[in-house]
Parts: sequence; C-alpha cells; structure tokens
Amino acid sequence: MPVANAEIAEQLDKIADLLDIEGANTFRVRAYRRAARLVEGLPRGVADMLAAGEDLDDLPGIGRDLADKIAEIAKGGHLELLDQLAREVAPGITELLRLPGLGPKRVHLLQETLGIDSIAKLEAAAKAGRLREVPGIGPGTETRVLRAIAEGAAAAPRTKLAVAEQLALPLLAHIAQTPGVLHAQVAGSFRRRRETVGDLDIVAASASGEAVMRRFTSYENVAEVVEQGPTRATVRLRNGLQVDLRVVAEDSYGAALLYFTGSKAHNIALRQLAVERGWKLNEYGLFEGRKLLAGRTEAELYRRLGLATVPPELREDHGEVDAARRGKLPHLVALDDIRGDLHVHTTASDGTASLADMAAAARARGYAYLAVTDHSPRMAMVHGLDARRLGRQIDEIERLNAKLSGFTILTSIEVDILEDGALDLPDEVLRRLDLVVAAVHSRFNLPIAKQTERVLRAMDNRLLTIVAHPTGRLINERPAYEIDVERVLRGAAERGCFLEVNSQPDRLDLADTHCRLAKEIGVRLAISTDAHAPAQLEFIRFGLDQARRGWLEPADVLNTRDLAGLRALLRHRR
DNA sequence: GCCGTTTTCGGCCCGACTGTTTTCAGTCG
Repeated sequence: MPVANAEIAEQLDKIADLLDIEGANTFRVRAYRRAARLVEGLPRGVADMLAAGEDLDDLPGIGRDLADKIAEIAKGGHLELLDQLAREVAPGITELLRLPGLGPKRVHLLQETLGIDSIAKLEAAAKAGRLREVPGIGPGTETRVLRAIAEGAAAAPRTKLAVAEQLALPLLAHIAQTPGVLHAQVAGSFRRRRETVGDLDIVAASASGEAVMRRFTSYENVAEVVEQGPTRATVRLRNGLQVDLRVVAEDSYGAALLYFTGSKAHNIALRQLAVERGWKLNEYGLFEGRKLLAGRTEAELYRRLGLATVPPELREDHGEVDAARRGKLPHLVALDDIRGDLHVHTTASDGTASLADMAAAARARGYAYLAVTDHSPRMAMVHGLDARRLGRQIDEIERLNAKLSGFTILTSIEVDILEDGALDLPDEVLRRLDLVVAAVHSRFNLPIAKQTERVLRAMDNRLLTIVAHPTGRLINERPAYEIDVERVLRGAAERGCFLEVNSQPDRLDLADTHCRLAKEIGVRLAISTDAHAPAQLEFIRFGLDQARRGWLEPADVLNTRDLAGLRALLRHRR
C-alpha cells in the first residue's frame, strides 16, 4: 500500500518539531514545514508521481535534499534523519508542543532542566509545582498547562465548515451590531472555505476596540475568555471552538482582512512582493517607510502590488499569485451559474419528501432541471427501486413534466456499483433513463487496485453518466476507501463520463485538490447535493466552495449548462 | 533547507499578548 501524502506530511512536520526543539536553524525548520504543507495539498500521491518518474525537486520549496527525504518516506523506508532526531530528542516530546504556552524553546528547556519528555512527566512535574523552577515559566503557565492536559488538549479535531458556519454567523451578527462597528467579517480558513476549520478568525473595523471586545467576550455562547487585549481577544465557545477577534481602524480593515484570511503561505508570497518593491505589508496596511500606501480594502492592496484581486478560495499559494500578476485568474463557478441538481432522493428510497415536493423546491430555487436519483435494489435497507418501481417513478415524472413549464424532472437513479464493477440494474432498464448516477456503497475495504478497477469497469458501461461521491469519505468519521483517484479521472476522461462533487457537508467528495486535478485532466464534474430533503438543496453552496477551491470555472461543471446543453453532453457520452 | 537579472552566499514575513519580567523572550497566529 502506498504511503499517503498525509502520512508524509506528518513525518515532515515531526522532523520540523524535533529540529525546532533541538534549536536548529529556524529557516531549516521552516523549510520542512513548508514542504509538509505542500505535500498535503498535492492532488496526486507522491508515490505515484515518483513512479511516473517525476522529479519532486521541481516543486516550489523542494530542493535536492527534501526531494530525497520525501522519496525516502514515500517508499516506506526508515528516514535516517528522523531516527537520529528521535535518539537525540525523545520521540514523544513533540506532543508537548500542542499544549498552550509551550513552544520549542520551553520544551527544550524543560527537557534540559527537569528531564521532561512526555505529557505524563510534564503533568507530574506541574502538579508538584516544579515547572516554575524553569526560568521563564511561572505559576500561570503551570496552571494553564495542567488544565489543558486535563481537558485533553492534545486531540482537538477540526470543525466541519457547515458546523462552523452555524456558530460563526450569529456571533458575527452580534459583533456587527456593536455601536461603532463599521465592518465585520469572518476571515481565516472559514473565508477560504476550507472543508474544515481549526478555529474562527473575525476581523472588525471600529474606532473603539474596547467596546467591541466587551461585546465579544460577553457573547452568550462564550465559555471562556482565553486572552483579551485592546485590539485582540481569544475566546472558547461552549462546544470548544476557539474564536479570535481582531479590531482595527477603518483605514486598515482591508489589510487586516487580507492578513487574517491567509493562508499563511499566500500572505508570505504577498509580503515578498511588497519587499521586492521596498515596501512593507502587515495587518495595518501596505507601507513605504511610515507612509500608508493602501489598507482600506483588499482590492486596493492587491492593485498596489500589481495583482488582480484573488478570491479567498484560491489563497493557498498554489499558483494564484502568479496567475493574478498575469491576469490569468480563473473566473470561478458561482451559485448563479448552477442550473439544476443532478443527485437527489425522494420518499421512494431514503428521502423525506415526495417527488413533487423535491421538484417544487428545485424549481423555487430557479433551477431549470432536477435529476431524481433514488437508490437501486442493492440498497435494500432504504427500499431501493427495482425495475418495476423505477418504471412507475418514470411514469409519474412524465405526468409531472407535462404539467410543468420551464422546468424538467430528469429520470435517473443512484445505482450501486457492485464489487465486480457491474451495475445493480440491467442495461435495458438503465437505457430508459435520462442519466445514470452510480456509486460505491459496499466493500469499502478492497485493495486499492481492485477498488480502482471496480470503478473503471463500471465506467466501461456507456450508460453510466456520473460517478457519485467517488472516494466515499465522511469527514472526521471515515477515511476515503483506497482508490487511485488520478486513474479514475484519467479513465473518465478517456470514456467521456463525469464525476461528482457531492455537496453533503460530511462528504465534500471529490475534495478541492481532486477538483483541480480533474480540471487539469479535463474531466467535467457535476456539483450535486445528494439532498434527502428539500432544504438540503441548499448544500449546493458547500460543493461550490470546494469546486471554487479547485479552480473550476462554469465550463468545467456539468450542471451549469441549460437543459439543451446538458442533454447534448449526455448524448455525447452515449 | 531553499533560492537567485541585484546574489551560488546570505538572505529568508510580521506584530500582539502573556508572563515573568525591570526591558523582553517566547508563543501564537
């Protein structure tokens, strides 16, 4: 089994942590961290890239040395550097870094002076009141550390975007209503629309920071005020999510928004541009000496740096700065471009609303079409449709369509892809449908070659139109099944079929990096909700987020076509 | 450890808050 990119990133981060504790050159440490972020964001497996003879040295921030080390990890071999570091510095020591108030310097000092190299030893020393013997550490830090350990601070999973949204928007409204607040926005990975967020970052413009801070820290959902100053405060909400608020003057609002939206890598790239021009960029603005050149809006900051405004979703230092300089940023797909939904359920299988109600909801959204895709017989527990019941549904759709004008219900099904790649209904049944959505719902544990082959086999059937939730992952619950996404995408390109971006907040499958890979390979994607209730049609926003993060433009998306355009693409496949 | 029409050496992004301090290092984002 190939070593996953996430595992490689983890090892690189581990090396960075250990080097940091050891007191290595900070730029060397930074190089490892940068490499970890890069590997994490690659759309393809490093192992595959190496097998294809690609040189990792070509990647930005990766030189000969790191390329070799990454290759060594990817081959599953022991990394000599890591072994050596683990001998010099205790291997478990890196977990101490996750505690608040403990960074590399203090962790190093704790090991030197008290021999602490694990959470258990740290806890014992803190309880004995011995941490304060270490210079720079006092009773305050000791208490914080003990509390963090008690709360199990080590494992804080990231919050799904849809959940974060439900917490962020009411809080944002609360802050925006403070007298004197001119603007307020949620920045950070939330604004970049990453699939999960580690915390929330809110930026507000106001002349009186104290008033905003008081209102923020007294918000009813705040469980704890972690830190509070005149311009910055940190709180923890009742569910544990951390929220940072930063208040700036109106003249600096754009700069602060830019800064706190990140990503960190994007900011660094922008600052380098500023430095090249002899300027300085920080959260207060773009400066020439002490003179403010820009800061009120993001747009003017980008303009002064010679760039088109980069949409937040692209700010990952994945080529967007260069594209912005050359005027080649993509025109990202947006909600207005979506003409219909190609994956929804009704009460015929596991949906909660009737066919007529789902169609009415889609029509109310301004859509031109809706493909009804209930489950196939293999999904017995949800009463999947056999040929006869599907036939009845087709009849009902014809009756409804006859009464509707300017809106069309498309006949379809979410048919199971069986273990051998066959589809769960015979071709003569599938042939009657406008389109066929197919998905893997069983045998998630096949070896990667078999799982990949299974989906490729299914795509060999020219009646299959769209592969739904192609990796099967459930965020924070279940990892993707082992499947070679790149091979599936290339297979789809060869066969002229399509893959889905499933918009369910738990799925977001394909993921952003796979969207970008699909675009590079030339596979069009359907952004669908998999709605099981009328209100879930709204989830389309979350699928769009990931599509935008993957640089997709309207032309890359199947359901931006009007009905005639969609039918033309479907015919082409058959 | 990376990188280069200013450089193959000498740079590498920037500021707020905290705690433990008598002027600042470390942490954090």
